[in-house]
Amino acid sequence: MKSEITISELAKLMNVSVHQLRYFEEKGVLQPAYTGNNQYRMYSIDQVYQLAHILLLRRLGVPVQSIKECMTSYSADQYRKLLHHSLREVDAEMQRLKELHQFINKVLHEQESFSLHPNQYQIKWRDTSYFTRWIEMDSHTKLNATLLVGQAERVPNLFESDIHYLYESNTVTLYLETQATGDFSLPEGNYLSIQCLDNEDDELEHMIEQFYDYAAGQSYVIAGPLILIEKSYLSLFSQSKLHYELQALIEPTANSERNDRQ
DNA sequence: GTTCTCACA
DNA sequence: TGTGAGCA
Repeated sequence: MKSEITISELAKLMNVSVHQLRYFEEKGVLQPAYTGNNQYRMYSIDQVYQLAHILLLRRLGVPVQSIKECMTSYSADQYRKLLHHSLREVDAEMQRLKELHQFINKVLHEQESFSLHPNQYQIKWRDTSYFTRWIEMDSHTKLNATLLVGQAERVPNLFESDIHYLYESNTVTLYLETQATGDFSLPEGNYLSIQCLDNEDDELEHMIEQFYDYAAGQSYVIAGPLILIEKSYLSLFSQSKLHYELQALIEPTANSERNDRQ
């Protein structure tokens, strides 16, 4: 009985594609034991072990081009370094996935919150939060792409963030939340809040008027600047209509204490 | 069933 | 760094 196997048998055995095996050969990392008269590649047990070695290195992130060098000349020490390097890459990937996981959860929760209370005033408790200043502009200026490119520092994952617009007298300042103490902080407390969808500019001004009217009607005392929070990631759910939330800190009252501090 | 080559992501 | 299609 013949001790060599064909390319498709090797591919099946090692769970790779036939194409991939020929690609490895082209790059000089895996030669067949011999080539038959019919030009078929034949592989022995030696190539099975070699291939296992190659696939392990690939899993560790070694480019195919470098695998030949690894297999012929790497010392134990070099392999240790390689493994440590791979370990750091895996850690970074795990961190990336963890952040993605958190983001997905956040989107789900925000969307649920929005669909439960669309256009409804609520009192929400906020813990102290910290921000870095991102863009400052005239309150009548409209945010546009040029402004983003020209004036703004590049922000990673900008449209996955809650962008906080702070309205104070004639300026509006855009802030991004940070973990550590930043340029600005919002104190913990109860915030009057309403979530709304894709308001045109004048409609937004109307919403803001309504917001203050409602607060006055309910005898809430606004104790801080008006904050507009843009949650562009929620547009996923509404054909690119933008989601906003208006918030303002209100002074503690008997009512709000009872409702939200239980 | 396998080889080779070209186009493609 | 591979994959898919077409051909011999």
